[in-house]
Amino acid sequence: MRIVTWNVNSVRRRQEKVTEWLARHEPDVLCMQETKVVDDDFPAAAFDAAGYGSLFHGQNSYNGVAILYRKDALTPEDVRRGFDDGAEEDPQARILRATFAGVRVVNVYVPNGQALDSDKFVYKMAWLDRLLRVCETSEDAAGELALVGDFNIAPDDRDVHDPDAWRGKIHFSEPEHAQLARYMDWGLTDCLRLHHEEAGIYSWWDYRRLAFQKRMGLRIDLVLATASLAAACTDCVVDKDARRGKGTSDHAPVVATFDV
DNA sequence: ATGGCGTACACCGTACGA
Repeated sequence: MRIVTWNVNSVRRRQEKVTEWLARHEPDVLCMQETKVVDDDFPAAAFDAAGYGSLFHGQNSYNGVAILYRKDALTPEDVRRGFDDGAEEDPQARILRATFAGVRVVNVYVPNGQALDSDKFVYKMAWLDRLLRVCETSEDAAGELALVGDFNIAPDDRDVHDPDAWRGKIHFSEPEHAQLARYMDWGLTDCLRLHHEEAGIYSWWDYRRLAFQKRMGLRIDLVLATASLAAACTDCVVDKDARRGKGTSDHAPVVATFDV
């Protein structure tokens, strides 16, 4: 099974790029973030014509998550939109869960946070607290589970083009790293690092300043897996080609392959 | 040090992203 995470930065704007990518790569499951569309306007018909079923949890203009799945091979089960934890629902659409062939897929768009002294950073930390609580109370660390998405956190120095410039800043600060560590303690593993140890593998490049051409990026899009699923992970790569040329998202897809 | 670019909404600017 191949599971992909891709922050598409507007699914309507990127619809053609996404369907082309699906045709070329034929993943089993594609988790998207920043769909930026209400559910009534989600372009499900276009993906259906490409052979993919759609699950979506969106809102107007901002955020929004969706999962596409090969409809010839998979049927989603136990779909949950939002935190769905009994407390007041987050008005920001950032989490969508479903099970495919026994593999639990949790698709998240973690808040950006803007800056460490911002109210948005307080929200980011609280959001990550709540997600972990949801994992602990309604997901199974002993099962086959993938927590994937745009985490808006670069795990370590290898994941940042200029670690010393970024250290302590948003996406690369101590409190954010402490949050990631709690998820690892729950039982998750960073699938890309199971197979690739080198520095300089990024998944996001700023649209400005020719960042992509200058190889100035961050790895903030992650596929994390529980031990039993990680044991079945045969590779995890970033498809940098998807960031080349005009009309692309500022993020590239991260593709994880599992022998399940 | 700043702003660069891109997207959405709706108004021709503003909010937000990372």
